[in-house]
Amino acid sequence: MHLLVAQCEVTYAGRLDAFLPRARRVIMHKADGSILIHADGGSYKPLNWMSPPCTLAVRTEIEAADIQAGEEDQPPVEIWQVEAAKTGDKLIIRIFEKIEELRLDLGIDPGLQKDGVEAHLQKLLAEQVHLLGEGYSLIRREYPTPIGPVDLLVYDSDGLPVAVEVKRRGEIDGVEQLLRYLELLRRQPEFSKITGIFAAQEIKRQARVWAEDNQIRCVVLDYDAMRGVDDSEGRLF
Amino acid sequence: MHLLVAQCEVTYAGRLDAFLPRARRVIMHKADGSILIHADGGSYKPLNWMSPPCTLAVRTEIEAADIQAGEEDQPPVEIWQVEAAKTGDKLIIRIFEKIEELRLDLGIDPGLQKDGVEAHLQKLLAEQVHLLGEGYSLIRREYPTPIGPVDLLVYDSDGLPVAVEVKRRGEIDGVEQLLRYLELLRRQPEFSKITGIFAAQEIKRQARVWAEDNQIRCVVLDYDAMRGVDDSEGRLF
DNA sequence: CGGTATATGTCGCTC
DNA sequence: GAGCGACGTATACCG
Repeated sequence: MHLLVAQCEVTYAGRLDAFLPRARRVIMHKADGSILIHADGGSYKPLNWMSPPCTLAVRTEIEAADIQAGEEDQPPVEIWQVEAAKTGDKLIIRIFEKIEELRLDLGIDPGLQKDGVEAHLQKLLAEQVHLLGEGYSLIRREYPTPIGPVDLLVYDSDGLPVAVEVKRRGEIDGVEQLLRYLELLRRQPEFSKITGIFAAQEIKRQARVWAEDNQIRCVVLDYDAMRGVDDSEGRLF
Repeated sequence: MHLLVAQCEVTYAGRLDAFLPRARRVIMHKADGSILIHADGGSYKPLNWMSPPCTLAVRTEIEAADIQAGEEDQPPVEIWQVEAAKTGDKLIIRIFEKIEELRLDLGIDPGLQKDGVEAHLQKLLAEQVHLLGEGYSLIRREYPTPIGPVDLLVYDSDGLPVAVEVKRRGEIDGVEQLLRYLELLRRQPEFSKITGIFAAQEIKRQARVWAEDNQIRCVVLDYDAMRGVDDSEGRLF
């Protein structure tokens, strides 16, 4: 990890073109090759960045050709040229004054342990299919179709197939996704009568309207209760 | 801007629960209130963070109750409690050893100047409607509907209305979006015969199939050529 | 490598 | 504040 606080000017050319006028910023060069330029705002997001894989060439020998009009009095002290070979993206950082510089060995991070993402919800629901209704049974998780996997495929109490889309937050996109699956699956004779269930921790009003307008049943899931029933893996805290 | 390099352990409780075991990391506290925890990998993204508005309380007086089992030999030197009042999200950073610490005044950043985003593409196409076909004319940009604005509404050479969805990269979502607009607009008598055009710099195969399967014409746009024709605003570089 | 779905997505706009 | 669309979305997973 290399941290540099400096007066700098940045140009980016890639999926778009962008320019950062001269100002004091924090430049972070990570061991994975990525480069981030952070200002004192904008939260979470760097003003500009390059993702790995990319190459960094630092030039400290500044030649006359590197100096732009109006910079004669204070030319850059370093020019960082960052390039992603694959995409052709380029980032050029012109450093005019270094304010602080740190080189650190952080080691490899043990990484973030997460709990509560959609995968957990889907797994728990697969184990607790009765939450969808009396007499439901699991066919399989991640049932493959040519346009992506259906989260859960189950039988209802009449033995008819049901496609279930699981979301943490149920919005209109999720309903559309389920509708695409249903349309495709109904073309196969064994699924001609398939129905849909939209299951989520929270279902937005529009999503519910759109779903029910299309004969899709909505089921609200209680993650804490579901995780409480199946406590086999234990909790993080 | 406050930069701290430290041995730390982090817990987050919010939309999900997460935990970061003890390790050396860079903690960035920005003037806007945001807090980012970066490791030496993961590119762009912090391992963990809090977005403003949030409050930070730094406790340096560590009491017996703050020390967890197994930490008796080396208790935390500081505990940062970050909280977002609105969402109830909580982030707790337990700092065991400070390695480097910087406090900086970066000032307000002049910000990023961008060029080449979708808005620009849409504006250019509105000025060059002929690219959609002979005899086309513009009705208006951002034509409002109850489910969002249609990028461009135009007349074709027969004077029939056409809804145009403009994208930089045309994927299946964009086609769905256009289909929703068409379905809604067709309920109005004046748009009963409306058709659709999907215009993008690049159109993915699946998107093209789905579009043409639904009687939507696809048009590939050449951004450089379009911007070359209308050079009124000049370029960044 | 393309296609698809997820994300503590975040951000910005309109209503 | 909700709803909706864009983002240099990034990232993981799967064929």
